[in-house]
Amino acid sequence: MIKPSIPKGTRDFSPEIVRRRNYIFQTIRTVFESYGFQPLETPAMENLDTLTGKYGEEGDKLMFRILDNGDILGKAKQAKDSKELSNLICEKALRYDLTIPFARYVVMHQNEIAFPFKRYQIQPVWRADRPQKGRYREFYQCDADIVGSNSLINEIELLSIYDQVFSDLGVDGFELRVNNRKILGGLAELIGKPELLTDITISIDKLDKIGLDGVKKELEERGIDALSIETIERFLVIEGNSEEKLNQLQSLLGNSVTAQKGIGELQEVLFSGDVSYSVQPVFDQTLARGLNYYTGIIIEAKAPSAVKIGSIGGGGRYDDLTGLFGLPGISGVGISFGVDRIYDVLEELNLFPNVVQQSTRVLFLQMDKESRSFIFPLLQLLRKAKIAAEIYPDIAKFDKQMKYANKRNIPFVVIIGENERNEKCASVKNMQNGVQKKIAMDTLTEYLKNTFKML
RNA sequence: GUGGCUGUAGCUCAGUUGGUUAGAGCAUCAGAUUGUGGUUCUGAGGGUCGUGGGUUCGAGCCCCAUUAGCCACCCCA
Repeated sequence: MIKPSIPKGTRDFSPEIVRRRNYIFQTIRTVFESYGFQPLETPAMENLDTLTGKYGEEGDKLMFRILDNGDILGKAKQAKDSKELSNLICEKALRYDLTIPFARYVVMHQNEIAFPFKRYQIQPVWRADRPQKGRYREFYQCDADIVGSNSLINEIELLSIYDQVFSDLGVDGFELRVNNRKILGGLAELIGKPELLTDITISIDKLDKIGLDGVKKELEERGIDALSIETIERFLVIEGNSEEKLNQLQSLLGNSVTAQKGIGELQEVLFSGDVSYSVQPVFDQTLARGLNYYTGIIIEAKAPSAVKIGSIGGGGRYDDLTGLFGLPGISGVGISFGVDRIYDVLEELNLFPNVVQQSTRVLFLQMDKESRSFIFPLLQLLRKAKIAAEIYPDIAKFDKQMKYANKRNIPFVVIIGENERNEKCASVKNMQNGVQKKIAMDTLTEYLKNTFKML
């Protein structure tokens, strides 16, 4: 006998967890739909060359490749090293994120799509990363993107979506932070090292984790001189509300046309007054986000500080994503929800509504063979009334059937034994308070319907 | 890819300087209860102590190797 197990970094989702996850997905999906986003699904696997080179060297390493079927030995023998080998014997890979497949889709279907195209996509992605707490090799991404429009209205709408979803989920105290890559670009220009933008953003991105001194140390290790580090520090320590901070940056980065543009964009997004938020997004010049394809706004949604979970969503604008597939000049902006972390937040703050856990509402016990013919018509009536009901399939001991109802958390049990049949009624037991009532059989459906209406 | 920690029943874990037949709680099944669950009581089943080697009169415990899982780093969601 083999010991059952699942690949590392993957998870089984038991029924109650699936219900809670579906509640999150459903909430997000409903909001996406209400903003006019359309659903899209793409294959679990893509051609390898669609994915390679899109996520940097690290990304290529972390991609799950799919071994070709058939005789691969001959091809394999031509390989000089293992990197070449995997290119010879793998022509497909599991999708690594939802953005690149989306870009591929847009290019392939450009003639059918009405631009600006707003799509959302909720599907699993796979990464051959070494798993650790809160990180998996298979996990869901939940993305909404708009391509083919440069308007900052899109940014505002995406911020509004975050606001709506977290409000709908009841997450009090979440934060929305925004920055603009052009501002960071301006900073890199200011110190005369535009080519080091990526290094600078990667280091700044860790500010939360390693602190100001840590960032300075890392910048030093990345070969940035002391004078420049001092400038970056002056940039990082700016304080105040969004408006004040942007004003200070205006003077610090005044010489950079790029930075000015970024500042202007943020001012429009934050202060247009078009949308009223339950939680006002704030400008945070230290927000960097590692992904280096962002070119405009960058957005991060943070969990309430009480739960210490950090980022629960992020996004930004990227110019020319589809250019990689031969369709240049299309700008996109998108956001993503971190479902696994949102789950942890809701769990920790006890925010899952009780109704999420409900499945079967009524269980009919099977007392003897004769009870069947009474139970099935009632079952059908309840099911037509959208009340989930089931019959215990075996004529088992009474307490075994009761225990089943209890374990399944079924709130009502109906007993139709010989006594009840003689009286043309059914015994209905409320499992929460233990109260049992006899109800005339022909009014049972009505009775249960009304009972559930009241709950 | 680098480093640290841990592998004992289905699950969570005890297990003394190495010493008889390896334990507990939970879960499961049976009974107290032939028409009443979630609380109680009684009993039962369930183990190659991750795997292989070594030290020893004797190893769950010590040593070596190996493997799996967890955690941290890199990077990322």
